[in-house]
Amino acid sequence: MATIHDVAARAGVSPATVSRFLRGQRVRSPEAIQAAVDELGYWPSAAAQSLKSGRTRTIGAVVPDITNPYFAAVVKGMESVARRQRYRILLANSEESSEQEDEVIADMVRQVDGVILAPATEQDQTPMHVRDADVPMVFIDRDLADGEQFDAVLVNNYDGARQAAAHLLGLGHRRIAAISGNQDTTPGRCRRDGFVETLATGGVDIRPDHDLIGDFREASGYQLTMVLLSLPEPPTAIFTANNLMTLGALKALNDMRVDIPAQISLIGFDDLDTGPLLRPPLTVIDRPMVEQGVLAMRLLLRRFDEQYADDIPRRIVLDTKLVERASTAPPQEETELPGRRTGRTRSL
Amino acid sequence: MATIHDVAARAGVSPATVSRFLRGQRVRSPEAIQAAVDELGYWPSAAAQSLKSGRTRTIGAVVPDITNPYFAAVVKGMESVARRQRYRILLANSEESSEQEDEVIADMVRQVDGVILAPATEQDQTPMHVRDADVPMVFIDRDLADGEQFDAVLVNNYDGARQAAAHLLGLGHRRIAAISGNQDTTPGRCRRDGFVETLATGGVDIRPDHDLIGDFREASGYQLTMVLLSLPEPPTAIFTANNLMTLGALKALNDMRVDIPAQISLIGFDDLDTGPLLRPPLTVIDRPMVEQGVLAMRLLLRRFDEQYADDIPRRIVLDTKLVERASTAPPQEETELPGRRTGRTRSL
DNA sequence: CCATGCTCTGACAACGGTTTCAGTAGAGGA
DNA sequence: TCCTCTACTGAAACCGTTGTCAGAGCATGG
Repeated sequence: MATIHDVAARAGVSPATVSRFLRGQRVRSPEAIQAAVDELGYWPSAAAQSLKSGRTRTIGAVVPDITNPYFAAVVKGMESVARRQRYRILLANSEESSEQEDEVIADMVRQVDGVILAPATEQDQTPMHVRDADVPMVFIDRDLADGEQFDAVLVNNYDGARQAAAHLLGLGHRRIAAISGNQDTTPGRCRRDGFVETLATGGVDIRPDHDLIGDFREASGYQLTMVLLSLPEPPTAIFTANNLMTLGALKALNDMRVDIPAQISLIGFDDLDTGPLLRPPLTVIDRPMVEQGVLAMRLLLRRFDEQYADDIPRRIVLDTKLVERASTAPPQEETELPGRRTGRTRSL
Repeated sequence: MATIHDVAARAGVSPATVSRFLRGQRVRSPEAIQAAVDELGYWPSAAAQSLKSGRTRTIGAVVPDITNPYFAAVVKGMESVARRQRYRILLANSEESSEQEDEVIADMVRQVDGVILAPATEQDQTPMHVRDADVPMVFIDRDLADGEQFDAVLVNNYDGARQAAAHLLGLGHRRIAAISGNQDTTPGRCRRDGFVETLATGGVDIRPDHDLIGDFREASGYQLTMVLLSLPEPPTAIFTANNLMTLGALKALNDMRVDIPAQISLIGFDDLDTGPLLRPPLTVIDRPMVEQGVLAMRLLLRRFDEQYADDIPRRIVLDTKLVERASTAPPQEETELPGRRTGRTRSL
């Protein structure tokens, strides 16, 4: 572990001169210094550099769950931008828990130059700690109740859900269910609002027992779909508020041998790599994923440029897109679900 | 940004005493110091601590691609163990490129206490840099040609591929194709060897034009499947060497309206979250994922314990498991005789 | 009353860089 | 020849923390 002093001694100059050479300034004996660097395999100590400079060239990324393909894609986008600027990424999962998020952020905030965070809830206190440490932060995917003071890269959740609702209404569905995510997160709340309000505008008031709240995890998608299937009058269409809950719903419907879309239509928020290959191929509300990570990192790095450091917060809102595949169709006149008494006619 | 000096001044003691208090030693005025810490919101500088101690409490994780669900799961396993021990994770993608891997590792090696690496190739030179920096390293998923000197968590790739081949032979297939991964990676080589050699043992010599080499990415699975379908005598079964190539193959077969498993059976290495939901549900060789990350991190942290620091390298090899679903079945027709030319153009 | 031992203390020197400051060498002009 | 200016140099201070070391305070025992 050679230090700058070793290099200096070998090259016959002072450490200051080596430092200058390494930072690109002109010196008298560049060859000798370069040779010493090469021979010793010298690499500066990041700890020493960041102690002196106050900068770590490291960005903290805190997401609820890296195994969610959406967040994996976001992180990948972040990483590609960061690496080009020689920044590194410190990764942490919050497991959708404010407490855990708070803990990992408190732990990392003193050793990063900035943070990109998908807050576990809108009432999160975490951002205040980051604020106190005077570290720039960008929200991604989720906002805070009073988040306007921070940069953010979001999607138009309300409009995406509106598209989903309009699609189902357009197909003729009237008995429509929603499996929403945590209502204390931005996407959870906005997607439910957008969906329910659009239904209402279209003349359909969602029934209370069709308006279920989950937690963005696969298990909750599965369980709540089971609940819907056990109702006396199950819905003819289901909207699930994220990719994992869509998967859970699909599993439940498969397990119960429900024919999609003949018996029940399914539309989810977020696409999946395997979306087109599923049985049936899923109709979804798609949105940029890698791009969100790219934009968030650009926003953050911009803050390190003194020129822009004090700009007012920028909030980028990306559009969603309806991707029609085969999991949605007009409702059948009569829907019979397995295990249900036959001969029953349902009217709208 | 309060420093330990500020705390010391406020508490009326010296910085050394504050430091001692924080590290759990007995001091005379713990209350005053604690109060000062709380009032100032003091948190020690990680940079200063690591400069002084030479430890960073940070682990580098380098994987080919975090959006591969397998690596996302591995990283999650690593992270869960690391957090409990108050270690952090520096994440980097190598994009399956030795050069990029080398670059990110060189960049991070001076600021981590250890590295967990899925090497891009078996001939990788990277490990030598890590070695020179005297940083413990654990391989995951992939090994090195001369990797015995490092800890590793691997799976029995050869045996997994053997299971796949035996499964297809047992179903009666004789015209069998393999889409393998990079042959300069451990899983790429071992899975191909295990598959091809098991076929040979079963009396089936794989045809050269059925023995294709890809690169573990979805696009290569897609393209090579297209190649297979364009052969005069396409295979009746295909083995794909990882999850992404399986997905690619599935897309190609779907696009070409090939009936799985009636016309072609498909078996892949690695399960997917959506595996059971795909059309058809995939028969796969499954292996532990999160657990691999957990084990790798434990192996690494163990090295920081002086008691075990110099133990001989431990190499954990986990077993795979055949998961039979609906993408494999006996071949529809009798095995073709070599050289038999039918009038069929594309019908299988 | 003094010697001894124990516990706790602060001053100070690192750790490995970067930056400031006060030079010095050498080129060029008078 | 001497002076000025420019371009580079090394010594030293500093970033925030921890470990060493000598010593202070206090209780105990002889």
